[in-house]
Amino acid sequence: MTRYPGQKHYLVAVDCIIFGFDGEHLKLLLIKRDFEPEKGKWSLMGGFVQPDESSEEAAKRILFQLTGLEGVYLEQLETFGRPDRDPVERTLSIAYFALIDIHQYEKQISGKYHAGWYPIDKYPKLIFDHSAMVELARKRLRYKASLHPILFELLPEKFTMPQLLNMYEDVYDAAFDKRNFSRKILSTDLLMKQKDKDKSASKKGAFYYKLNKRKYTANFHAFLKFIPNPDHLI
Amino acid sequence: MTRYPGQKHYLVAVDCIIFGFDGEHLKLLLIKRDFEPEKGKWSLMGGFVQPDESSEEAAKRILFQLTGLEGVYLEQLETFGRPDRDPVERTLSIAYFALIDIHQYEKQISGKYHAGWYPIDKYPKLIFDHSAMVELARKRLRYKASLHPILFELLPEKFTMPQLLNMYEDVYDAAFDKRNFSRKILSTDLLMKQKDKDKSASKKGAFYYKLNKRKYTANFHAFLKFIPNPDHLI
DNA sequence: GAAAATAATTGTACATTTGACACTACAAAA
DNA sequence: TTTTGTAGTGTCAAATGTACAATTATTTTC
Repeated sequence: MTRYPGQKHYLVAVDCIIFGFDGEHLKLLLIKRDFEPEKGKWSLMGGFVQPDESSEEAAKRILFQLTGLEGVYLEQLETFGRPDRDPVERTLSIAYFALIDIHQYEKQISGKYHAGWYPIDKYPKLIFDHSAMVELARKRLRYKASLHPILFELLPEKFTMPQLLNMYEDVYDAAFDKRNFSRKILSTDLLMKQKDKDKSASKKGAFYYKLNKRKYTANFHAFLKFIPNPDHLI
Repeated sequence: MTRYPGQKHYLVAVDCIIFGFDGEHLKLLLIKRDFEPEKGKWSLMGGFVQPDESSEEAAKRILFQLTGLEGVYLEQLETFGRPDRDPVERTLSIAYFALIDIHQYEKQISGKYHAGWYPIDKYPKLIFDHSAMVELARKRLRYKASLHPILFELLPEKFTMPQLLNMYEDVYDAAFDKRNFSRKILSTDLLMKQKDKDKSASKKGAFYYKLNKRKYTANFHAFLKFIPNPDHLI
């Protein structure tokens, strides 16, 4: 039988950067690590890749463990492989980032991990190189979202134009002209205007929109040049 | 001492998708695998991550082994982690792609690996999931190159406008209007016109250009919206 | 020195996209 | 019915992108 003699074996983990949007701010889902080392410290949700699963399956499993959600937007970010990143023994971590509808998450019960949502620009110190993962994920989110309509993944099924604007403004930490913004958004033809309104935020109420899933899938790659000043991408 | 009990360990490899441009076509550097399994079959250049090195260092080492080149453009592509991707035992592979000046490579001697350059759309069957890696790298290259001036990494220090046009046309498998092309390229202010000409391709000769490295570094992220019709990115 | 071949420049008309900007519409509450 | 707070539009000028052609420049070769 063939072998690869003399090669070292390592642990391989998956860590998930989970983004949510609460209507005000872009947030990050963190947990309190429940094993040593660094037990009790804030951390990304992660776990080891099991023998029978791919790394993507591992990420989905871990995401489901924490949030109870399936079928969410998930993308491989990058593999972190510095030899000393885990003090216990060499562990490479494949980082994934996920975009979830925070309100769906809230329906789930998961006290087990003592999870908490933190604003993306004000989260606690994290273990190991998890902060580097978060910062990279944040850049990638901006990059990707300036080219593709992925931010819709953060919203509930029905959302309003002001909510959408808020979200983009928070993600890019910039102000957009609401007239130009809505013109651009609507020109993509990705949204379907609903008959009912959200009146929780104003007297007049704002019309709900739904995403046209078919067109979303079909035009995912044709959303380019969406954000006015793409210096955010750096 | 803290441990992670009961977790499986795996081999971790690095595979390099090495792109070159010979003045005519975008090419891929492949080797003949010199160990079992699949010995003698075509493969990407790869190797196992050693205990003292990060995955990026491993990729650089492997690149150097094959090409003798250092300081080349190198970017992590994605980690391939299907449980059965290597028939011998579970091995995760972190794929990197590199852009090199093919002429610099040719100066190196490296008969050891029986390496060969193949056109990107006509390369032999590769072992394992290496073909999937190549196809992903190709997509990524187009994507990235439509937003950032990375294709200059494929050219020698001095190059001409027709060469540049050739390269873009081959990478995107599309024809570009040379007038609009050169206008756009020059408007980026990334090129420095030289006094001498390349007369190998025509009687009149074409002026050489050099990349302004300072501006290249400074404006790397501001090259956006370069390619006319970004449907190639899919 | 004329012909041939390609490089390089300049132009231009048109459609499209962008960005700056200010007012009206609506519905509830007072 | 007036007030209040937010939602929702319209216009214009400038910049950009694109599809075209014609001309000039340079050098080798015939």
